[in-house]
Amino acid sequence: MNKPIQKRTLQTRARLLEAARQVVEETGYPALRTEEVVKRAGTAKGTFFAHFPDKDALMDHLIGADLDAILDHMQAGSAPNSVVQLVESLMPLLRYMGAEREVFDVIIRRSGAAAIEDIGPIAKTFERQVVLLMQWLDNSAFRRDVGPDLLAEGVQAFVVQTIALNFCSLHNTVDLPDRLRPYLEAWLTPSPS
Amino acid sequence: MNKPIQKRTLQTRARLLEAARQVVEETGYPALRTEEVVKRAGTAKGTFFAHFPDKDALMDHLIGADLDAILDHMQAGSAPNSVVQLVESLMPLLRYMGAEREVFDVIIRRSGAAAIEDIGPIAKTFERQVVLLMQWLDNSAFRRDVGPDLLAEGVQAFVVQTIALNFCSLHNTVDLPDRLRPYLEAWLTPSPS
Amino acid sequence: MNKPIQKRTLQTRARLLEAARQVVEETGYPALRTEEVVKRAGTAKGTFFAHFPDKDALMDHLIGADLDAILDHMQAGSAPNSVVQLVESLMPLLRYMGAEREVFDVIIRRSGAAAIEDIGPIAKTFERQVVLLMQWLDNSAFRRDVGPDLLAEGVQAFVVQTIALNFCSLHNTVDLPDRLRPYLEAWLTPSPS
Amino acid sequence: MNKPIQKRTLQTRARLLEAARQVVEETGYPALRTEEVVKRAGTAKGTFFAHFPDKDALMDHLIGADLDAILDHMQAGSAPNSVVQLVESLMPLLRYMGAEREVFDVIIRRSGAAAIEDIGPIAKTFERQVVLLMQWLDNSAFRRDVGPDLLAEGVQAFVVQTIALNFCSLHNTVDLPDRLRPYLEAWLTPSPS
DNA sequence: TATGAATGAGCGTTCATTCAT
DNA sequence: TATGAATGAACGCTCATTCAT
Repeated sequence: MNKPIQKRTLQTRARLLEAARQVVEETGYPALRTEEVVKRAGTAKGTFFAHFPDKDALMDHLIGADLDAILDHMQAGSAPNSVVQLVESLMPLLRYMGAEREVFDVIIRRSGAAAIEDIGPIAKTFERQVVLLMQWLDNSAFRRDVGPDLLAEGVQAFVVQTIALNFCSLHNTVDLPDRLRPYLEAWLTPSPS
Repeated sequence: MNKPIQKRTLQTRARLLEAARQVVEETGYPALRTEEVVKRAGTAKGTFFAHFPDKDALMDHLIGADLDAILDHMQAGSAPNSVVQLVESLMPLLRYMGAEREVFDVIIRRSGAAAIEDIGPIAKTFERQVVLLMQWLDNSAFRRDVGPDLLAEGVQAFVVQTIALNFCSLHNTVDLPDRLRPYLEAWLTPSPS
Repeated sequence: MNKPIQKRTLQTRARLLEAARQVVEETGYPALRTEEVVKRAGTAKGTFFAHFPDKDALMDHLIGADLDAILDHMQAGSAPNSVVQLVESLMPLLRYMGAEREVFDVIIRRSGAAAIEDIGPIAKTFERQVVLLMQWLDNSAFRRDVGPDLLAEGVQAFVVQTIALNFCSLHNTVDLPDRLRPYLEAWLTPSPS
Repeated sequence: MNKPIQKRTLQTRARLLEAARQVVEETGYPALRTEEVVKRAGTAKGTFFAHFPDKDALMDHLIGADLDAILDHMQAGSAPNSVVQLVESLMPLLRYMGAEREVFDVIIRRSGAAAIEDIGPIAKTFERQVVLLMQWLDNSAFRRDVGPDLLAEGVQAFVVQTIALNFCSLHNTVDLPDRLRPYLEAWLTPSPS
């Protein structure tokens, strides 16, 4: 009953993704058109929709791959030993998510899934993020009074908040890291009297 | 210089808002169409766009009014003296923002403004929120080592995070208040060893 | 409540029909594409669908107009006094309906309406046909033992049968008039012993 | 030269026909999709087209088989001795052909063949119909002034006309038999003064 | 202010049919 | 024979927004 996925299928899918990536590089996400993607991939439009339920799913894959690459890089580095280092380690993520409004919107929209079967690439990276953060935060440099999972989710919340505020020009006189740091200091190294 | 706003203008605007509110009540935000709104209001499409720059602005007004009513209610109550009370006080807000995905998206999109002159109703309620939270948090029941503005923004971040996770069925086995409380306890009453 | 139809509306509609007629003349009905029609009419695609619910409705109008012109011509002539003359009078109709399979199919599909409100142009011409035939058949050259309405409907039945058989190459060795005449003789001038 | 048809081939064909029949029963002809047929038959799409030149051919087989069964039943009965009996004998045919618009369209389309070699199942039943009607009409209860072949074709024409008018709700207040009878009385037992 | 026909670029869909394996 | 991914040319539709009246 398990139909083995054919090599051709994978090739076609790769061609579509590669074509889409090219288009995004040249014109950005808002100008990504399925028409253009299939033209470059040399496939029929029907083929596109046989591989991706809609354009959003394609963007999910593209952005998910980018986020995975960033996480790979983060994982390859050493665990941060302070809030300052943590902020620095998170900057690639921040910059990517905050660079284009369109990208941020897609990420927010797809960071969670309505059902297990439709967890997409972006949602998977959010799970990876939490796992990685939990490892990093399991460190004496940070507070230990609450579980690392809660701590990690909190960091995510502040990352999103930071980017959201940054898109709002009223507040974006402050740089991304300078905005994130106070939050994380208060969150990860509280020192109440 | 101040053109006196004509009575007819205000009436038309009110009819449009009322019609829109009806449509939302009957079909929900995702199915809100200008076509239907103007039909019910008895005006032409062009009239709609003479009153609102775009559909988002209409939703901004509708949702902004709802949020204002919730804030009125929150402000009328007494200031919370504990995290548990704070969570309870925040629940109407949580429930409203978490009820419909579309509403949440609009709120996120319009919670900040690109320029001072186009702060919309929703953005105004976010400022009200911060002001109210700052008053509430200026209380010995909560940590005092960081400024109340940062504290308030943090609460907002956790509110958003809580709702976002709730839209994701993987995590929504936990009730909204039970999800929010641990965050706020760790954020507002930390006790690191 | 009766919105007067604007002149512009009628002009746009006329442009669409004219453009479609051109395309049909140049390439025939099977090659009629909405894309090409709106391009020639200089309108947007959305405009097309604001005027016609679908392509079938457009063809209904085009073919209906043709049939009306043929009926005008038939009506302008004198009433036939024999089956031979009747067949001759019907020939323009026969030839038009039997020239293109696509046209015949549309005519069959739209010659009746599912509800009064969606009687289209073609269905209207079928009603005109019956009225005209009733006038023609109310003539001492034809049988009088049955009502002219039944007689007229019978003629329609044989016209359709003749064309249908003609599309079938097994039988199309006989010319249209030579196929129709025996039916009509037996139908309109029976002489049973 | 005669390749013996393999058992597997026949089985596959039977499975496809059976699957198609199921789909039609459950969803009707308009919703008949090759996709669904092959899924149920447990074959690949290509296999389908190795057995049937196109989908129309499949429907031709399905409907042709139904029509054959109806003709078998008609043939098993005794020859009608009056128009009333004839109408009654024809009713199963009328009801089947008039039940679904899609079925009627397919029957009209395939009732004749473009060439002798591609006479399909439906076209064969039309020839059977004519033969049977010729036998039935060769009866002193009906007119003898015209040949039985013409008479039979005329009956077919009126059957089609009756069904076509019935699909048109404007006229379908009259029952099928009540609509057909007057035609056949005028056609088969004329009594002009 | 009010009108409402027109815009228009793009999306998602269709689905019988083909063809390389 | 059997497979099933790929085809591909339309179609229908969307719907916020504009603009001439």
